[in-house]
Amino acid sequence: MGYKIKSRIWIESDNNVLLGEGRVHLLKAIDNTGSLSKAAKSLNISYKKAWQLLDSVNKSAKKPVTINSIGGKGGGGAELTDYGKSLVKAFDEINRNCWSFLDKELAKIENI
Amino acid sequence: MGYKIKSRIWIESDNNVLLGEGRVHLLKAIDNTGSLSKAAKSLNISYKKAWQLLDSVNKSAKKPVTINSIGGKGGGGAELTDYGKSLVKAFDEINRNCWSFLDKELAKIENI
DNA sequence: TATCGTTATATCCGTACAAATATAACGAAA
DNA sequence: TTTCGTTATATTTGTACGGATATAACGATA
Repeated sequence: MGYKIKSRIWIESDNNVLLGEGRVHLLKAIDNTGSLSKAAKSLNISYKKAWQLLDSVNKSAKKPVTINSIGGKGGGGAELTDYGKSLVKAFDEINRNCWSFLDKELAKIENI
Repeated sequence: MGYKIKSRIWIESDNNVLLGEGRVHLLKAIDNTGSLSKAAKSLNISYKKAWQLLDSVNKSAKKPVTINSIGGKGGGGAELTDYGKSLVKAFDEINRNCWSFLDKELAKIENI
């Protein structure tokens, strides 16, 4: 009684990590801000780390997850593709389902 | 198509980690070898790390998970309590169930 | 009482990873 | 053509963590 169960899930593609919680946070922040640098600031992570994560996401995914532009009005920016949005949505749903599944599993043996 | 989903689960007690995959590996190795030092060797981890893990497990658990003895025949040793064995069994079962649950979840949206 | 292989603990050191910093390239717009 | 804020990338710096090492305490047995 009183034990809690926690989890982390991630999706891999060809042994490369595609999506985990951190990457999903980043993608959501990009969707909110329209730029990778602003997203990094909003998450209190370095631009370098954010860029590496996003680069890894786009290299692992079967279709582009973001479209990044350099120069131009505002200096450029980054935005989620429809595919990227669907990935985020799918991840969130599976993650939530996993949490409730695990809570039930733990409850089943609540004699520990 | 071709994406894989992976997970890590762990059990917490009062915001302290009680059991995760590494700790379960260690407990199984203790059960197999009868000593913490032999268990560490068999897992190729340092004794220090093994001791810290086991100490954390026993401090987090509501009942003792191992019984450790110093001195005496063989120098001492460590062995799982019945409670410890039941924890390991419960963790393994939940972990396996989680894997198959997540595989089904991913299959449900295999349009990504 | 001496020996032995443990558990238990402190200290030092190297290294891998993160953060910080610097800078180039870019393109729309003024 | 100059400016601007961005993406993209390399290099340096800092630090936290694990590994290595050393050693004390212990108790059954011979």
